[in-house]
Formats: sequence, C-alpha cells, structure tokens
Amino acid sequence: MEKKSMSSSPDVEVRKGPWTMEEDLILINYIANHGEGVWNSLARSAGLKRTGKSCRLRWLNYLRPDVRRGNITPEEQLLIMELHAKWGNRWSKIAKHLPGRTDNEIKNYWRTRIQKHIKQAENFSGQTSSGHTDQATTSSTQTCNAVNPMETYSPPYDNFQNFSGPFPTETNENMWSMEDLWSMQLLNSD
DNA sequence: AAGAATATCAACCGCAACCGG
DNA sequence: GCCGGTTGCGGTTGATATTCT
Repeated sequence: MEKKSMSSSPDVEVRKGPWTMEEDLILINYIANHGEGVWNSLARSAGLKRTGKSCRLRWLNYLRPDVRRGNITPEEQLLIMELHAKWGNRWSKIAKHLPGRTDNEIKNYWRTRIQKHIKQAENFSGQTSSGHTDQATTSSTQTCNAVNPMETYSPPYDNFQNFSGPFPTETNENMWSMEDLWSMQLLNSD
C-alpha cells in the first residue's frame, strides 16, 4: 500500500488529505522567506511531510495572497462560458483570463454549476420542443437580481437560456481566512 | 428531528510535456 | 538522443455541507 513518493526517499512518510492550519502556516512562512522554488525540495526544506506536488497545489489554489475565493461574479461566469465555448476544458488557459481564479476553481464551478444546468436544459429539450422555458429546475435558485449572463450570451449551448446562475453571495467562510493566515505569517516571520 | 439525497469543493492521481545533465 | 526529475494539466474522488423528504 505504500505509495512511492515522487523522487524523495521512500522511507519518508507522506501526509495526505486536508491541510492543517499548521501546515498552511509553515508553507506560507517558508515561501515568504525563501520564495517559490523546486517544490519537492521546498517541501523537504520546510519540514512538510507532503509531496512537492501537494504543496504546489495548496499554494496555487488556496494560499497565494492574490487568490480570490468565492463570489464568481456574473461577469466572470460570462467569461468562463465564452472561453469554454472557445477552448473547451482548457481550464488553466481559461483561468489565465480570470485574475485570482484558479483552474481548479473554474473546473469545479463549471462541473457543479454550469454543466448541471446544461444537462437539465438538454433533458428538457429532449422532452419538448416548445420554446416556452420551464423554470422549474432553476427558479429555486433565482434569487439574484444581478445581470444574468445568460440573457446576453448565446453560446453553443442552445438550451442554456434556462439557466439562471446561482451567483453565490458571500461564500467560502473558511475556518480561518487568508487574511488571518497572512497576518499570522507576518507575526511569525522575523 | 432524523435520515437520505444531493451539491460543493479541496485534494489526489495519472499522464504528458518540459528541462537539465 | 536518452534519462530522470519536475511541473502543469485535466479528470476523478471523497469528505463535508446543505437541502429534501
């Protein structure tokens, strides 16, 4: 069952699963003082029992100071849909056009929110050819008065007009905020 | 109120591309 | 050109949260 770690000595135990606050702080602190580098050696030098890959992922998707969390705006959603229509599942490419957003976040958002509604729309169109939209599947989420990208955007997804995005308001209240972590890091460094 | 079903998202995995020796 | 190490990407999984019955 022992999984070989990427190039580090095999006898070193490797932690998996959710990151702890301590691990986050170690990683933030280390990168603040030494900068990013070769992730495998960074993980070792920092004393983290994680693979370099895991550290990189954690940093890029969560700990970076410029990462934006929650609140995918209607504008961002529109952009995601446009770029996805253009490029398909090129999440990292799409993410480059959404400052502060990560490919993982966009991918998750697409799969959980948008793709679901596409499927629903497809199912609906399979049942009836009427243009009269069935709001039953989406009306429960229609609580946002913000401009709905669907009203202005006609992507290749023909039946997508039914979708009214959930447009989360204030979400992602993590156990500790990034501001907290960074302020702790500032206290730690030096 | 409790259990089941569903949604969400962080993290892992495998693979391919890249790079330096 | 080959090889081993590293990075980046996209798909998938699993834990947790939320909603439904």
